[in-house]
Amino acid sequence: METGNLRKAGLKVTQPRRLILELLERRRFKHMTADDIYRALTDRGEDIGLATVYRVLNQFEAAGLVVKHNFEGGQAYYELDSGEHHDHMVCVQTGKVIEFMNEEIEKLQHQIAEEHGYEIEDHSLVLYVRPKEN
Amino acid sequence: METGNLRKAGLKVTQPRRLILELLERRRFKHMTADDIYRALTDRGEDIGLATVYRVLNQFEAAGLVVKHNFEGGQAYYELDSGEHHDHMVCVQTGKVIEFMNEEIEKLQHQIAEEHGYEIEDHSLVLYVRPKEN
DNA sequence: CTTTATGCAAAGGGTTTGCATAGTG
DNA sequence: CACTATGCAAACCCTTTGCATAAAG
Repeated sequence: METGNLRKAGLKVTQPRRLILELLERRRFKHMTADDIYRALTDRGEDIGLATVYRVLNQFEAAGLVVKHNFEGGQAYYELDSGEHHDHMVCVQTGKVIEFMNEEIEKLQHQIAEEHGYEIEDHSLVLYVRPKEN
Repeated sequence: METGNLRKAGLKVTQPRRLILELLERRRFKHMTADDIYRALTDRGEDIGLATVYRVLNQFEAAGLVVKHNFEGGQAYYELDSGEHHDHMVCVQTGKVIEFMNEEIEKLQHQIAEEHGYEIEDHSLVLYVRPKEN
């Protein structure tokens, strides 16, 4: 299963890499920090180092298996690359992360870049929200 | 001049605060890091500490005089708060930062948050672009 | 004068790196 | 068996904090 993805990415199939990929797979769309992953695994009794988690995540990112998000607050959040682009909404009260995607906004972004003589390489749109009090 | 803004913000008018505010004023729309500011001032011979630059920037941000941006890459970038909201386009080749604003996108964002039962507290939209090769 | 702000150096949090050892193909 | 990956600890980068001194009102 996952081992296939690893090989395709040109990465040796090692214990830490399998564990991390499998964890991300199981928690698909959960947006974890390196430390979240490190804890989830060590709590379960796995013998893995935090440095390895960072190294593996960087390799996964380079290989396009994983997407790294820099929300506010220092830590980076990682999620499996689903292939389908989407943006994020972060609840400032609960910390919950919701994904969304809006064709219209995507289109407008390209249009704006073009108007300035550029083309979009990548973009980041994050809405910091709070539950609507009704 | 600037001293007025400082008083209004409830901040004592001190040398470091005047220097930093004045520098940001002169480089309006230039997006500087704390270190950029620290260097610009010390290079000019001013006696100021990096810690003070950080402290002052935090106070300015709290007072709404300055906006802090967390682009990719660890450092935070600061700019004077012009009062008018805008988003950013960062050229990945030159590092140039261009500001833009699109009513339609703003509207869609609020609409999306609302659809999920939230209201927008803040948002961040950054386009990472490269010059269009024609 | 009293109080707040400053500079310096040390501490912090997240992430990276050096190195000897362990694991993969 | 050769080579890459791992764990640990130390190093790093940016930012914050503690403390004695200096500046502001």
